[in-house]
Parts: sequence; C-alpha cells; structure tokens
Amino acid sequence: MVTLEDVARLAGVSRSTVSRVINGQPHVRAETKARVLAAVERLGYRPHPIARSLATRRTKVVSMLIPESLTKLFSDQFFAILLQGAVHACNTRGYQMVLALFDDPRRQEELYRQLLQNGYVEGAVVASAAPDDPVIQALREDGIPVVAVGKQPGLPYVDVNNYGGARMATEHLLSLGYRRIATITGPLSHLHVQDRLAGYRDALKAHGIPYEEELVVEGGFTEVGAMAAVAKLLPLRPEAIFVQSDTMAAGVMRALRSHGLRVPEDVAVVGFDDIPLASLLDPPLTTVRQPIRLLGFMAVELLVDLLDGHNPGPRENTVLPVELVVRSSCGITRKQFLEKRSEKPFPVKGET
Amino acid sequence: MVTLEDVARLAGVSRSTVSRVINGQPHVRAETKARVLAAVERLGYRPHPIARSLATRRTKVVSMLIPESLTKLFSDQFFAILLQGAVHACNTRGYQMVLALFDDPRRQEELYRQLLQNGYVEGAVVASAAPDDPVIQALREDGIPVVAVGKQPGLPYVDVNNYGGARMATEHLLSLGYRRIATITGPLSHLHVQDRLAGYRDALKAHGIPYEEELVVEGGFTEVGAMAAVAKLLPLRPEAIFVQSDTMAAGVMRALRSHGLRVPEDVAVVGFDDIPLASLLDPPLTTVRQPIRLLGFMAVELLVDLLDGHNPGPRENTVLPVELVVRSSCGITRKQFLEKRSEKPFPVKGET
DNA sequence: CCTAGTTGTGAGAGCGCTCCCAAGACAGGG
DNA sequence: CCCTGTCTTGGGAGCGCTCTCACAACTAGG
Repeated sequence: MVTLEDVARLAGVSRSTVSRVINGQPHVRAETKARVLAAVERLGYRPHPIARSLATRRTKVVSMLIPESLTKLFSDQFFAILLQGAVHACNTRGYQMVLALFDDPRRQEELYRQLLQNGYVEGAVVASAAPDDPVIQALREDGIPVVAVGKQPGLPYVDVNNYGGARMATEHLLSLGYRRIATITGPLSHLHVQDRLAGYRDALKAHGIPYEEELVVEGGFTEVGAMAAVAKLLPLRPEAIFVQSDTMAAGVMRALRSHGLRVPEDVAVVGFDDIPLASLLDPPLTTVRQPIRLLGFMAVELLVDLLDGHNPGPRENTVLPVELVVRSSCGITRKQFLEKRSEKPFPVKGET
Repeated sequence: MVTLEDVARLAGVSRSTVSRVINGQPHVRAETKARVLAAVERLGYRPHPIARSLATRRTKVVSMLIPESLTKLFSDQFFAILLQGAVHACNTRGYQMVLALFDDPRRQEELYRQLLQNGYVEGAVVASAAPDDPVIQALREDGIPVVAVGKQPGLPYVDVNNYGGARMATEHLLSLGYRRIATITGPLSHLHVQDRLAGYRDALKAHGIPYEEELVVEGGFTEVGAMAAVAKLLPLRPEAIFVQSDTMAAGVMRALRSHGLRVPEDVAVVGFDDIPLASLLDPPLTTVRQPIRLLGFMAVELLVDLLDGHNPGPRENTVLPVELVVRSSCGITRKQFLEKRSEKPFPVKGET
C-alpha cells in the first residue's frame, strides 16, 4: 500500500503538504502542488478511507433502513425503485449506501446497535414505517441524522401527496358514475395510509355520498391480504374499489377473477404507486403514479445535505406531487379520459 | 465517546488487557476479566469499528454489485429477493452490505475504484453478468475477493441448474403434446442464458424435433423486449413459448392478449424464476422455480468464508436445484400434472 | 526600515484500536 | 535452590490520515 508518507518522500515535501494538495486546501504554491500531483500519479496513490475516517470522524456511508414490519413487502417493486433512486443520489454525492433489512424481529435491537451506534453509518434513510415502529422510536431518541420516506412526526421527511392522490383516484371513479366505492387500505398505523383514506373519504363527502365503514377493509399491503379483503367486500356489492397499492390491486384483480367477476365490467379497480407491474396486469391498471425514484433520491439528498452541513436551519419537509394514470381497469380508456378531462380539468390539491 | 482507555482506567488495568477481554482472547485471569466487563457495562463502552478497522485492516463490509447492464432490470423482483437473501446472510455473519448500482455507464470506472480499491469494502458479490462485462473483467484482474451469482469462468460462483430447468420446462411442454415450441431468451452474452437455451435445445432433440433458429428470439430480460419478440414469433405460429424469465413471460402474455390470442388455449407459456409476479398473472404462470433467496444467501456465505479464511483451498462451485411449478399458463392444471407425473416421474438432471 | 499581516511549509500530536514484546509471578523438574 | 516454562499483564509502536500550531519567507503600509 502506498501512503501519504511515500508520496511526500518522492515529492520532497512533508506529509502535511501532500494532505493539503489531496484535499484541495489553499496555501500551497502552484509549483509544489504540481510536484505532489506528479508523485501521486506516479505512485498511483489513493487515500485510505478508513484512516481518513478515523481522523475526520466522517465515513461517507449512509444506510437505507427497512423496518421489520416492511421486510416481507420488500419484493414489492416499490422498494427496488426507491432503492435505485437512493443509490443514484449516493453515487452523485460520493456516498456509499448500506442496505439494512431488519429481517429478524428478535435481533432487531442488536442489528440496530451494530449499525447505527458507533458504526460506519453516519445517517440513515428509513423507509415508510409506522410512527410507533421500534426503529423509528430509537432513531428519534438517539438523534442520529435521519430522513424518513413518508410523513413522520419528529423527523425530517420526504413524502408524496397521498391525500391528493387518493382523492383524485376516488373522484375519478365518481366522475365515471360509480357510487358504491370501496377501498382497501394498508395498515392504518402508517400515516400515509391514513392520508390516503382521508382523501378517499373527502372525495365521497364532496359528492354527497355517505362514508360506510364496511366498505373500508385493511389489506396489509400484500397481495394475499388484498384477496382476503375482496372476499369480505364482495357481499357488499361494490361497484368500484380504490386500492392503496398496485400490488394489492393485483391481488384484488386475481380475487375478482376467481369469483367470476370481470374488471372493469363488473367491478372497477384503481391502484396506487404505478409500479411497472401496473401496466402488466390484465386489464392494465389505472393508478396513482408517485415519483418513487425521486422519493429515494431526494431522501438521500436531504440526508447528505444534513451531514455535510449545507442548508442548515429548520428545513421544510418535502411533499412531491402525484398523478393519475388512466388505463383500463376503471372502465374508461386513456383517450376517453383525456377528452373528458379537457372539458373539466381536475385540480390537484396539496395538503400539509 | 467512551474509549478503551476509559474502560482501562476504571477497571484499573491496561488498554491491552481490556482489548483482550473485548476480543475474547485467552490469558486473562477470570477475576480481571470480570472487573473489565463491569467497567464496560458501567460506561456503556462499544468498540469503535473504524479504529478497529484501521488496526486490523478488516471492515466486515461487503458489497452487492449490480453491473450497469443489469441496472435497468433492477426492479425485477428477482433482485429484491436476491438482495434479501444476501442481506440476511450478512446479518447472521455480522457483516454490512453496501449496495452498488452502476447506474451511469460513464462513471462506471470511477465508481468501481471508489468502491473497491482502497474502500471500505472487503469483497463483493456480483450479480449475474456477462463474462465480458467491464466490472467482471476488473474484478478478475484486481483479484479482489468476489463471488458471482451465476456461472462465471475464473471466479467462484453460485448458480442454479439452468440447463436442467430449461430442459424440464421444455419437456413439460412436449409431454403435453406441443411440438412447435418457441423460446424467448435473455442476452446471449450471459452464460446462464446459454445454459437455458441448451436445455431447451436438448429437450427438443431428445424428442426428435428439429431445432429451428427462427423460433429463438432474444428478449433482453425485459417486458418490452419480450413483447417485441412475440411480434417476431407470431407469424411462425408457435404453439407454445418457453420464456427465460417471468418478467418477460408477463410481457409475452400481454402481447399475446393484444394480438387477440388466449393463453393457454392459443399459445401455451412457461416462464423461469417463479417470482411472486408469476402467480399473479392471468392465467397464473407455469414456471421454473429457482431458489433466489438462497442464491443470495449462499453467495454471501461463500464470500464471507473466503474473507474469514474458513474453508480454504479450492472450493467447489455450487449449483442449486430448480423445480417446475405447474400452474395454468401451459394448459394443464397442477392437479392433472401431478397425476400425470405419478405415472411417469420426470428425472431432474443436473449439470456441471 | 520596522512592523504587521499574509502565504507556504513542516513538525507532531492525535483519532481508537491491535498486537508484538518484555517482564513479573508462579509452578514444577532436576 | 536454580532453571525453564507458562500464565498474566503492561508498554508502546504502529495503522494512515488530518489539523493545529509554529515558524520562515515574503509583502506592504507607515
């Protein structure tokens, strides 16, 4: 291994001077700098990050935390895309991303300590978890630099307009003439689930349709959970279902099919997320598109800004816009939809 | 921050002794050990990994490398599940996993150096790449400890029985009476793609069916690529298609549908992978199940064994078995299949 | 021409840990 | 009783880097 010392010797200067050159600090004569750079080049010197970290107490390593409650959802394309965005941000900022899955509930505490207390990891992005998730609690208490994906009280976060998206989806169904609209939600402990539910409810209210509790069923964000939810819902004869994730929507469509019902002829379906799966379903799924990759990207950007000491002071939490993508699972073609919309544009309303 | 020094002072011993206790080394009197442990407990001491790394030249950090050519496939559930297995292995072995996506072809070299040369990363798992991928080349040259997922000449690897799986899938279609069987492959530069193609070809040969090159089309492992492949294939009137990945199979089914063809009545389809998506398709996809999670797990296990110096000597490359999962996209129910199989069991043949 | 300020460079003390080596204490064999 | 060996402990030199401080050299103002 070639060290600073070696470079210094070859260039005929001190270690300090080489260090200054490497780190782009001022107060080095141009000629000296050139000599050092030549030596660096010649020896193929690369700074040793560990040694540097020990001295500076910085590692340039952040982590993406997937709480235990989400770990079984990890094969949802949502996470892959989120991760892609997050890693991309790391790449552009010169950081490394360690992926932490709390896969074993019993070792949760241990893994947490190992990772975050005294670890390589300087800060973390935590994927949308319930506010009472043990990991969230620990993060809040420890005061470790962290950015949450999805609204999280007491933590800086990046979120999408869940309320607006859900409202848009529901309004769309309403505008198509559906009245008896059910919804399948994620776990209600998650704030974004509540926001989406509120959007659904307010859309109904705005159209003078009473909110019926039996039409709201929890699907746990899984395909299987959604199928069970459909079974509960079917006796109530819903005309349409707003489903809080595309993965669940896939389950819904499968369940409807197995009950001999057609989509959208018998029941219309709208999802949320717009993961690649959505357009692969039969029929292609109408859904609320959220900018998942951007979500991951911005979360890391925010975190890195925090760590690098840029943009100090109280920062605004970011809420990204969503967009309704009309396909055919709701009984209307995209073309028809666009024509209709040009008549009466739907305003995207923000929240928070 | 509480250091070894602090603990030593409180326990009334030297730094060395505390270090011995912490690392479970012998030659410490039981009574001394107890005193040290008490001090550790009292102060809440946790060793500083960076400092330790600097001294030992070990970091306990490995990386999962996704070559640039695969990065657009990253939202394929395959990778999420692979990653899950890999991280799980890291968790059990006390390692951290950094996720490296080479998302920018121009910065590939730079990211590689940053990560692997002089980085925190001790070794890497590289996801199934073509042998001539620049990352694979660099890895081979640098002699960095690495385990490949998928056969990789010159590198230790973990693979599945691609040949056997493809052969099984094709034989299954043959046994159902299909004669004109097309196949949609991944990029032929990948060895596992070639293995699967060989399995397909040999199955045909074993049944005395001539191999027709026009029936083999490359689909690039993407949904869109597969749809294009179907368009090419359709004029040739295939009765069945063996598709080299489930994601592509989803594209195939979508394309067939848009051409007004039914699955399996008009064209039978068999996939490969058995990702969760497979059972969500309509009709549910018959496919070759590979133990994806185990693949990721074993790759990390192997790598960590290498790093920790266990099991030295020339180690065998691992080839995991696959299994045919019969659903309904091939025109036969699982029940029918099982009945049929009990008459004439199909032998799973391995390779390599 | 003296002083104050600025620029350029080197010395050296860490950062927190490991690990080699020396040395003291004690045991057992001759 | 001495010598060799084993167990137990402490001292201290690193690991490769950063960063403060001191100091020399040079500039410019009065």
